[in-house]
Formats: sequence, C-alpha cells, structure tokens
Amino acid sequence: MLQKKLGQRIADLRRSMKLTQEQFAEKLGCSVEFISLVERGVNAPSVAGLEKFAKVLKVEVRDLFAFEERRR
Amino acid sequence: MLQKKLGQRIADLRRSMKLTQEQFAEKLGCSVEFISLVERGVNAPSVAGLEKFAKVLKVEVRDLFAFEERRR
DNA sequence: AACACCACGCAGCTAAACTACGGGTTCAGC
DNA sequence: GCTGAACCCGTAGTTTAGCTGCGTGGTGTT
Repeated sequence: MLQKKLGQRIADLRRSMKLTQEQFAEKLGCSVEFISLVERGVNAPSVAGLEKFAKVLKVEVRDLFAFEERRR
Repeated sequence: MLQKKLGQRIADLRRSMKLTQEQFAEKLGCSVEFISLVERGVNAPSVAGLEKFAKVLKVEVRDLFAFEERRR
C-alpha cells in the first residue's frame, strides 16, 4: 500500500517537472520499465534509489513520503 | 551516506522508546542482527521494511528521514 | 497512418535484504 | 574480578525484490 502511494507521489512529481517516463529514466540512469513499475506501485526503489529519485525531482527524500496526513 | 543517517535516526527513535535491539527485533518480527546492521548503516531496510519500522516506532515513514537539513 | 506516451505480462540476473552462529568489547553491579 | 546485559562485527548462507529487456497492445493526437 505504501508503494502505491509512493508511486503516485513520484509520478506526480515527475509530471510537475514536465518529464516523460523516458526522460526521467535517462536522468536517473535506469530503465523506463522500472519507472513504470515504480509509479504503478508494483516495485519500490531501494533506499539508495530513493536518494537518486529525490535528487532528480529536486526534493528531499522525506518529501517523497509527504502524502501522509497533512495534519496541523 | 543516507543509510548511515537513517540508521542513526532509527537507533535514536528506538532508544527514545526505551527498547533494546532485542525487544525491537521481536516487535518487528526480524532478527537482532539485522537491527544492528541497519542502525550502523551497513544495510537499509526495504520500503516494506520502512513501513514496519515506522509503525513500531510510532512515527510516519517520512519522519524516519527527518534528519535532513532543518533549513528555513 | 503514424507517432508519443504509457500499461502490462513474462522471463531473467544479480545485488542486497535478511538470517544464523560465534567471538569480542564495554560498562554496571555485586 | 566475575557475571550478565547490551551491543559491535566478521563470515557465510538463503531468499527476496530491485532492476533489466523485450514484446504487445491501448489511447489520444496530428
């Protein structure tokens, strides 16, 4: 379930950067297929991978999990 | 590098809950050795693992990465 | 028609997540 | 100065899942 939300979040961030999955994959140095898996929540990147994702998306790692309740 | 900080953070949270590594492992349903590896930054838990860690530590997943610069 | 973007299944490799055992250190208390 | 609790750390092993590649097919747009 976490993976699904994480994927959604990543897809949203990618789109907000106006990147296609292919361009995103190139910047990340990984395959397009993997991006697809991650965004659909089938797979989740490793912690090392999260670091790369965050870097390309220009956010902090913890922001990738910022879908959790926006309390306060 | 991320793993090291993550491990530190997890160790801190565990101690603040007054748990030994052994008690922590039991609650998590994993081995003590793995806890040690994670806290020292040798290994990082999978995303599914992060979910469990967060649950036991009673924090959100993103709080596990809340060591990043407290800027602004 | 053709192309861009993406979902999705299948099959595979390999790195790393995770376990088990055993020895060694530090520190507190008795 | 022994004992036990809590932890580090090395080695070696199993299994999972992170990640790739290829191929198909769908939708929308020009």
